[in-house]
Amino acid sequence: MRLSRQLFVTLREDPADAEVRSHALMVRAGFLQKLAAGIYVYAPMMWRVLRKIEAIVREEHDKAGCQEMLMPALQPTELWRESGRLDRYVRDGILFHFTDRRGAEVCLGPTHEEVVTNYVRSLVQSHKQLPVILYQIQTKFRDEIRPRFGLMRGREFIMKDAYSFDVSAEAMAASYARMREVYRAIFRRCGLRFTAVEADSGAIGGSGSEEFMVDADTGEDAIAVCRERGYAANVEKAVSRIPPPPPPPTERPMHKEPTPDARSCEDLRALFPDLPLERMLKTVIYSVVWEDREAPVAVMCRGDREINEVKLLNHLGAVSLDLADEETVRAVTGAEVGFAGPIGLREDVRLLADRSVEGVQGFLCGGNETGTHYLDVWFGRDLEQPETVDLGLVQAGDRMADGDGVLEITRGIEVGHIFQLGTKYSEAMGAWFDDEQQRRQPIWMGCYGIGISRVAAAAIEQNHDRNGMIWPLPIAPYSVHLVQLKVGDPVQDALAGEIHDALEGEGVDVLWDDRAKVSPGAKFKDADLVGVPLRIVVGRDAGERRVEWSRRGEEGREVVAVEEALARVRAALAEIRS
RNA sequence: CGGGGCGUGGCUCAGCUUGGCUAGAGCGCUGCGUUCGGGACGCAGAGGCCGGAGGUUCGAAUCCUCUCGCCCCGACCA
Repeated sequence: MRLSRQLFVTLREDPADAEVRSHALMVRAGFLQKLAAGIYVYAPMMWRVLRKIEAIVREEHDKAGCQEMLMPALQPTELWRESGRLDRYVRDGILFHFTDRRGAEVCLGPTHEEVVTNYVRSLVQSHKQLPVILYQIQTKFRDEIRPRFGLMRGREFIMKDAYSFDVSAEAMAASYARMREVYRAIFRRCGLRFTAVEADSGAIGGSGSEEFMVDADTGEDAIAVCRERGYAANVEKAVSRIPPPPPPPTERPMHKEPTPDARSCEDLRALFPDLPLERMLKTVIYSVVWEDREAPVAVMCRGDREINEVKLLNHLGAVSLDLADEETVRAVTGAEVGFAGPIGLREDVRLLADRSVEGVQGFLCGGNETGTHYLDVWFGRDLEQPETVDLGLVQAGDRMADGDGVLEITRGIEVGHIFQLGTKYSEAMGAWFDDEQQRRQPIWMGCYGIGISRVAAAAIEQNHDRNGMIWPLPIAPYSVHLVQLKVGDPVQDALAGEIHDALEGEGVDVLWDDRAKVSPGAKFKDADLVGVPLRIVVGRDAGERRVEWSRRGEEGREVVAVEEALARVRAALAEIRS
């Protein structure tokens, strides 16, 4: 492909609205153009990347026996009512939905459990038809509360979604295990460094769930990992053994302490320099919403720990929760924010505690009175220890829950998520089959997503430098960047043309910078920005049939014979064909 | 949705506080010439209803009101 025939425009400066490197670089290189918040034009270069990712995704799914199909993006809202998800999606504002000319409600699919379940339920009658795994690659629509980071969180994005249908929990687990391997193969082939982590299943529902995280410091998700023991979990889900509390002090009677303006553990440390954080227990008031009611809930945890709101939400079986506003806090505690405690809370408020409070004695806690805390409080003596559950956020340095490994916290970009859905959708929507004994059973489902466009963004988030993007060879827009420095020079014209034709003849995708009247410096800068991994420069040594060989992102350039350069291209490509 | 900020040639920004004469700069773009291995140089050019509507004023990019769009911090997720 001749660059001179493309609409190739690069920007020297970062666009003002790009916050992350992948976004800024893609826009500068002309891969992306924003049409509206979270909505992008995928330019020709970008589309080549996306198609390469898709090709890998297709190959691995097909190899595992999955079948590709395509479902409508436009869906009757009624299906969402049937599965029971409509309320939540509308309340969260995620669903693009509207009324068509006949007054029927329709929506743009943010995901396809409903449509696929509807499709399958009308076809499957017998256990003999299962298992089946269907998938599609399609544009999804989510009216994100806050689109951001370019392709990382768009309102319209390309996703591969797959759905498995099985006769039993065990069979579902087997499909899930198969898909996990498919996912590992896909991300490995894309040339990405990634970590598979245990995850919370969130709005989709179901039991087991894992996320595939591209390792990147700029990732939105925090993950707890223990490399030596092979444990990895999203911090939302991660469990750990926390350092034990200090031994109890000598017993003294509980008493009030004046603590004016001390609203946080930090403030209290200043007032009680000898009291370790581990002997302060904080009490946080949440406003919790269930399907049928709302109520405040008080949650205690140790001063050096934090509450994991996802665990809390799941434990309460609630649909949402938030830190209570000042008014609620006053109503519940009788005090300003910052002085909540377990003693003297309003009667009807449920009190529970994170496991971190276990064994803590002689502690400090809020007095439910502005400017007052209780000190030397003992469970069993001054109050009953509330119900304790694991509601804590893991921290770096914690031990694994069932081992000695030490956890560290790293960051990642979620590019894939797989779920064991169980029978949630099949029961809600009536997707049944008859088993061998002719008993009617719900189909056991799994669902498996990959954010195709997000994979591209994550690849750059993980692989770039000051000068531009560095595409992993398997998903690069082109494999080879052929930079001809002096266009119009007969020797260079002939040699570059020969290399270009030779590579294309072998099926190698090559981008030939044949722009006339563009200085060498500009061509190098553009090549760095675009980030094609293999580079061949036709320049001053063209007369001797020698070219410069280099790899984007690696130090060192080498002047080699044309045949050697071509051999290196073949070798590099052979290496990734696995 | 709550809080903060921004809309001025294709891009990045200045000008706005303290209204005033032809609205600026750098990059990019067009033509000619010179250059040609890390974003070259000279000369000559093109390109802007200052996001939109209304208002104040002799006069509005600048002040006021409304509106639309965009970005950042929180809840959501591939």
